[in-house]
Amino acid sequence: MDQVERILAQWRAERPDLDVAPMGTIGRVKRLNVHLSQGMERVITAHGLTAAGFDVLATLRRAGPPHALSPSALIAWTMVTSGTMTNRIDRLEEAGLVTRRRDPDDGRGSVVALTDAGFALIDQVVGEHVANQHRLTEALSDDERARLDELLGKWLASFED
Amino acid sequence: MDQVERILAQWRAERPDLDVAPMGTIGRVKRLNVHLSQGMERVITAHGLTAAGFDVLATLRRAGPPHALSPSALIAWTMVTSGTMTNRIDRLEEAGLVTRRRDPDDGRGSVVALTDAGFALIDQVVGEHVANQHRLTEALSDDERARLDELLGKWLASFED
DNA sequence: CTCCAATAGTTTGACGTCAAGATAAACCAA
DNA sequence: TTGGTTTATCTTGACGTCAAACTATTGGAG
Repeated sequence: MDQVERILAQWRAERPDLDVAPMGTIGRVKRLNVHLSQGMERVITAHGLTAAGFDVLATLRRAGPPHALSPSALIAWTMVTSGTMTNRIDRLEEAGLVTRRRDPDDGRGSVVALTDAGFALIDQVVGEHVANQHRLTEALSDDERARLDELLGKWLASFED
Repeated sequence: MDQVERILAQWRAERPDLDVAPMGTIGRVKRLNVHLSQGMERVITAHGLTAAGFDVLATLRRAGPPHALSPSALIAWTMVTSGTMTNRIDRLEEAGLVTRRRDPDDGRGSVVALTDAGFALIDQVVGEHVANQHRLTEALSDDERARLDELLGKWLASFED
């Protein structure tokens, strides 16, 4: 019995008129997200990165050569606002992990690219990060994880189409 | 195909040495949590509340009479730090939605209780909130939601035991 | 051509959160 | 008792985030 079940039991006692089944599902997603974020944060901060910075570096790394994207593209991948992305890029630039140049084809735009140091760092941290993610999902069998992916994917698609 | 599938495809192309299956599951939880938080926020802010304040009021409400808990208990239910909870209670107290008294039985502790205004507000907002949660889970059938609950519950229990 | 709406990023100000340290009371072993 | 440890809460300072306003550039309608 997880903590969410206790929360639902309280609501059923206090507000039996409400059908709180969806609250249970949503609550589990929320609490799981907190536990997972905390679990991933340790590995990331151990390398002097923040979760926010890691997110951007990883997006550039997996985009493939030349490991460069516009702030707009980074925003679309990472689900943050433009102001947040400006701030993230500022800090990564200060740290020497990315560069920011004007887009030669569009005077409004710019291009954010991994530096050699940024590439080396993210490429190493991602390895540990993935290993850590395996640990964090250990409680589920491969089959269970696959069934979970299918259900989460269907739900997620309802928001991202 | 959700956005996470595209992210995994990029990693598989760039770093075929990594098994990114767990990243997919964790990524879906994270993105779903963002969509759900945004979807719930609108209903909550429409009543002049923040998600943070709602969280505390709801915890007090479902605890049942006399709708009063210590900051420690609120911290345990809501997964935030003590400093965060102090700040949340401060704001709710300013808004006249809760009161804070010293615990007569323990001079270190205190008791946070819903005011009549706080009770009336949360009791109304929760109704709309639950209806909204039904909307947010519409993409899944009852059976799918139940299977999802079982898998999420098992995973969550691995962190909360 | 000339505007003017749309687009790309940045800036600003406020807020929620956290980690770490401070304070005060309670507990407990000697 | 007494002194040290633990517990409960608050304070402080820094950071990440957002919404909204702002600047600069582009692109299309007339």
